[in-house]
Amino acid sequence: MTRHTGIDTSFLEGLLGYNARRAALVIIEHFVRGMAEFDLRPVDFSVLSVIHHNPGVTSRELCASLNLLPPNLVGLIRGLEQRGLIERQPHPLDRRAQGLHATAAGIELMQQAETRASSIEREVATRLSPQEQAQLIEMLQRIYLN
Amino acid sequence: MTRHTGIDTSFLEGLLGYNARRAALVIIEHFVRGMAEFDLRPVDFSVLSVIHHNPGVTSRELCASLNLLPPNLVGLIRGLEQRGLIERQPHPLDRRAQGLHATAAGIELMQQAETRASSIEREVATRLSPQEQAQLIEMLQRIYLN
DNA sequence: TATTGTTATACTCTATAACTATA
DNA sequence: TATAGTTATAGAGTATAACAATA
Repeated sequence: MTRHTGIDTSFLEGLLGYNARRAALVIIEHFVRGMAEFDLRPVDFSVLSVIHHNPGVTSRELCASLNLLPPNLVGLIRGLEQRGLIERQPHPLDRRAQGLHATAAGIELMQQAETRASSIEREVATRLSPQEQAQLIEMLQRIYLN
Repeated sequence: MTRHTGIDTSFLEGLLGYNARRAALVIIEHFVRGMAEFDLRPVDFSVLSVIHHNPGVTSRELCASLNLLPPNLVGLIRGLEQRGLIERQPHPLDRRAQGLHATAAGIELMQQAETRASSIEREVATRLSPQEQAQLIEMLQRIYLN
């Protein structure tokens, strides 16, 4: 429980926020390294995954479901489009909006990237059984969902 | 499980990294609001808490135990010192280093702030029993400790 | 009036290189 | 030669205000 440095951080180690942040940073670090070959940051992966599984999704819907701000999505979307991974199509009902669709190349990339993501998860959670991992995710969702 | 937006994020919701980050952000948001009255950001709280519980700790030791970079700690330490919450004293063994100590005011503030931190934790984890909360923290530590 | 996507911009957080004084 | 603390600065991430086109 105590650190190898000899410094007592026991109060912080009792706080959910401290532990959640430390764990998230370690996991994300692994994720970044593992996704480097696909040139996808975590946020790129998340956005592309949601587009992949929700053809025609709009920017606003992406922002709402991933907790992003519209101005910060503009450059990201443009980048994915320029790489030929997604396309913008006119929205069938709302001429202000644009439906986002993964291209064939985008779908191909995401199939590989999602497989890679799953293997990264297994590597980073080697000290958790599959049951514990599922339980951990469920408890985290009880914190942030609603 | 599915979101109220009608957007399918089920793949992301199966990833530990995604859930850990979303939960950490929600917890930290609560923490920031709750600590505003003490004018302490999460990183200020962490640093002050470690100094409080480890009188004479050095900047390097703070960096190692909290995973911070030395240049980013300089302004923070100076700020806490200018607010009269900590003092720098010559290190007894190493004249390059400085021992950091909480002042009476710093100790007083931290007693209140740590009490407040604990109550914020209870608010943010209302949907987890104390047992679940302890189990969650233990599992998170199995990910980031080593 | 409100909303979608956008631009411009500011602010914060994090990271790197290099210096000084001591070890 | 290496380490503690520091400076300066660059880069990434996150935030707000305001606009044109459309609802």
